[in-house]
Amino acid sequence: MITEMYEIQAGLFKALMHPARLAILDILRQGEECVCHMEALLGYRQAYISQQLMTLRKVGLVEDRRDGWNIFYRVTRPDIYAVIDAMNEFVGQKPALAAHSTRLREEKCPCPKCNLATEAVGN
Amino acid sequence: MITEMYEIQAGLFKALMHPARLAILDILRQGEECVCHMEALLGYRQAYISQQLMTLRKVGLVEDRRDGWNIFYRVTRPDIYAVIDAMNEFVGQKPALAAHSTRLREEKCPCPKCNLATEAVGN
DNA sequence: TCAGGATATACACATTTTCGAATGTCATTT
DNA sequence: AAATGACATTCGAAAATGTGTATATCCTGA
Repeated sequence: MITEMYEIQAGLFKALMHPARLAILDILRQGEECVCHMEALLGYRQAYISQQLMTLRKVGLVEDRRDGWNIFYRVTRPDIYAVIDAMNEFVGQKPALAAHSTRLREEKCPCPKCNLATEAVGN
Repeated sequence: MITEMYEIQAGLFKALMHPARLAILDILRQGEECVCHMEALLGYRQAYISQQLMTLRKVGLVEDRRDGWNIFYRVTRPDIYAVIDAMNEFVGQKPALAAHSTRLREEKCPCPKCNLATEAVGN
């Protein structure tokens, strides 16, 4: 059937159809990050972010890895960014967080990865 | 606000989130086509296609032009295909209709554009 | 084993999307 | 002007999605 592959694609577009999920994927450009980090960065509540991560997990766009208290998420197939970047081109803008990448480590986050960074700065 | 541009992008992804709309956009790769043509090609009912076209129109992806009885649609900004092609790459497949492009003129469609083609073949 | 931190899941409800059926609109032909 | 062809729009019900609140799970440290 001709529509079969359109449905696969539509399913992936559906996962990209949400602002919060786009923001999360943008954060994950720099590699894996813990949930508490996205929480601090995006200002959403924990359960909300967890729900969006679940959606991304269901379509196989992200994977998680537990490390002690924290769970780190990473993008499974980075070539999804080709799609997102093409859309960035289309709307004529750069990824929002890329422009604010300094914020990525400035936000308070209790996870060891972030504390490592802030300790280096000397908090 | 950081989420503002994510919402714009999400809105466009939302338009691409539907199999029928992806199929329509795929048909429009070869230039403008009338509604009856998509009807014949895709096998959907007229109102259904019209609804999907309305969605694409609302986000500015397609424009229409009346010519007598028929209304021809065309893609406003062809660079949207960069996004779709990136997704094609991601799922590792070619556009379905491109593989069936011979069908594009084989289907029966009453519009003058199609009859022009079939007359040339000598029906 | 118990308390607590980090995260996931369940549930409920409002909103949106989907899609069929009916109807409306506009241009053309007679 | 009436009939007809090609499309568009509206309406309504079912399904899916969005999001807040509550609760469960899993790990760690005491």
